[in-house]
Amino acid sequence: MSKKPLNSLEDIARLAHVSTSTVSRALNDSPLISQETKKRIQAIAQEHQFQLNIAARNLRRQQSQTIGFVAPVGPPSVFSAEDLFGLGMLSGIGKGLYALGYDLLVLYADPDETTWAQAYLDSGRVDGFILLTSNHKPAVIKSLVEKEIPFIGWGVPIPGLSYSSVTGDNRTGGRLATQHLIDRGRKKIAFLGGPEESLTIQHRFEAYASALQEAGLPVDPTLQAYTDYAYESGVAAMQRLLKQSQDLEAVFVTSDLMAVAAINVIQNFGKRVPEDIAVVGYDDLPIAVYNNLPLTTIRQNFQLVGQLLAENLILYLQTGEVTHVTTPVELVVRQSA
Amino acid sequence: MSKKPLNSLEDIARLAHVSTSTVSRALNDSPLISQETKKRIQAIAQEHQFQLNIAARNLRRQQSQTIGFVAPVGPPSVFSAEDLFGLGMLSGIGKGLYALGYDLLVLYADPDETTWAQAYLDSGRVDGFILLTSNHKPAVIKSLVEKEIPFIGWGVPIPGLSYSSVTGDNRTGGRLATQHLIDRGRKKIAFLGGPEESLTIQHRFEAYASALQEAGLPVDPTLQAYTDYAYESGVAAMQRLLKQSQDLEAVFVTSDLMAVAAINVIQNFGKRVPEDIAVVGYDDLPIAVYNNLPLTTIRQNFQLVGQLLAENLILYLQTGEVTHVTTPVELVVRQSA
DNA sequence: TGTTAAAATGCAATCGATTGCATAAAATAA
DNA sequence: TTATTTTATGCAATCGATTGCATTTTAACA
Repeated sequence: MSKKPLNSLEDIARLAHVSTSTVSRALNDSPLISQETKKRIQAIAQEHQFQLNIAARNLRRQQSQTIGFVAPVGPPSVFSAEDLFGLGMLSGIGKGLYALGYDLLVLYADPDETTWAQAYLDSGRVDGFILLTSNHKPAVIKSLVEKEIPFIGWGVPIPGLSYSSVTGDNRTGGRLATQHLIDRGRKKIAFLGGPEESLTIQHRFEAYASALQEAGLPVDPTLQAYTDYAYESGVAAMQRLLKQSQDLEAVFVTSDLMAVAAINVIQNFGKRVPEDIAVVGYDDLPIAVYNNLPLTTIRQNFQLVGQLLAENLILYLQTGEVTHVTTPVELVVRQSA
Repeated sequence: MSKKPLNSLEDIARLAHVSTSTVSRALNDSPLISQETKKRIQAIAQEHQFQLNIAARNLRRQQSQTIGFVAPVGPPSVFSAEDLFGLGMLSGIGKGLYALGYDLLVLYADPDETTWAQAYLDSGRVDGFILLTSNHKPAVIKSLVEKEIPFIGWGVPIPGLSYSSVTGDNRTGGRLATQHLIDRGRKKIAFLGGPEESLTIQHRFEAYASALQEAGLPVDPTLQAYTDYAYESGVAAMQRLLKQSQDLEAVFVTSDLMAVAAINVIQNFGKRVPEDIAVVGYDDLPIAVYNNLPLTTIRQNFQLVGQLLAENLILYLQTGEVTHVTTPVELVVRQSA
């Protein structure tokens, strides 16, 4: 049987015949009061399903216990790769924050601006931010660091800037993908990447290149293509690759979305996947699984990524410690390679 | 040149040589002060990029200007159809709330519980909730209504319960899909639906059935199958349909995910899509577009849905008015039908 | 010009939790 | 038993914005 809810410390104080100070200390597990009263008060609060007024606490403590997840505003109904993995990550973030007593606010901001950050901070709505590095230009990230905005980023940290980050193990991912294709006996293996200036893509490429070299295979520049993350660009890039080398045997594509595009191009070209040309993707998005031709791809654990983003941001907020965490990836073999 | 930020109404008051009351009124556009001082104070605030302390406002006003989006906790890395359309909707919600001066909090809760609602409300973290009706059992929704939790739901409203809702136009969707197949000359058209008890699915089915009847075609029970939303269930259901009637000419599938599953089954069965069997999906998720065989499907405008959810929830909070909004759908013809 | 109504502004209490400091109670030492 | 620590608890100020009520200023009226 639970009593009707109270609405302030004072109510509990009255019931327990103590002051609000004592109630506050009991609920915050302060060592300043006796174990006995602490237990007693906690029991009363529990019984009445007492919920502390967060606004009052935040006002007094001068912090919000809330983290802002920065989502880019943009043309509506554009589904990028980030959109697709965003929800898994968001759920990891949400759970990670919850475990640490923080709330998750989602804010939509112009990715090329930085004013939103100071505004959210000054208004006391959030204590820090989680953002996807690739959504912002390096100059924007730099500006955030210079303004001492507390945040953590998903993606390879920009050299020379001091901020916490969580990054997928791109080198292992690149190696795993390439090695798998080599193991399947492919020799002419192309690299179809996202933006060439992206450090993430560079790491994957380096791993691709060194895996080839270790296998005694040449790293052929005509087998390399870079694009943005859009599906259409992936189509164009794959067409270029096919034209440049007719005897292509495999492609390592750095995103699942572009991998699907690549497969379509290859099939329209009259070749079979994986028999003629094997394709490995990256991320293991739902689109990889529920495809007419399920994708062999590099899986990222976005749930874990989200959790680590949450934990390391809080760590930074509480201690000022800047961390750089790398999350594991694994090869998932399906039908495309 | 912008000045360094101030941190309280008092700072602005000092600069403007007025009281904090006047500053507060100026920033809240109150009619109690002169236009002149109002403009002057707003200009000063603007110039100094003043940000009101939200916790203080919330404490005093006894509300949070924040809405909670309820995401279900569940086994990690399960991608349901909701997961896929969730982000588009979330972005619509975010923008809609922002325009109305509200923030968006994402909370992860057990979909079979209701205690989270009262807790979030009592703590003053949110003023109301947005949830996806299909994530919860009807009894849970009923319980929320009885506890007078302020919320709005996406999905056909449960009869007999008074709460605001936004719903896709399932009848038009079902008619559009079926009519399209009829127009393509198909006569044996199957219905592959989600859960039979879902009102959403029932509406789509009714529209399917009446479209057939209007065209003088029989509504054949052996051409109907129901499943949950999982991909694997879609596979099984489609196999059943194929076995039951060899001369099937088309299928209306009530989700894109299952439509993709259906296509795979049909192709493995040695038939061609759409030549032998045409397939129409529902939702127009990214998976529909970026597929080896781009899906003909019923598009839902999730961005708009999100915006309407936001607007109508706020309307309810401010006026107590319960609304039921239906959002438009449209047929998108691609290659599967 | 004096009076009254209207408009503009300020005062001070309030929202509810936290916390430094003071005091009271209990425990220990003398 | 009294003085001194140690441990518990309470008092009251504080965080910053809002708002009912009081007061001042300005405008309108007689």
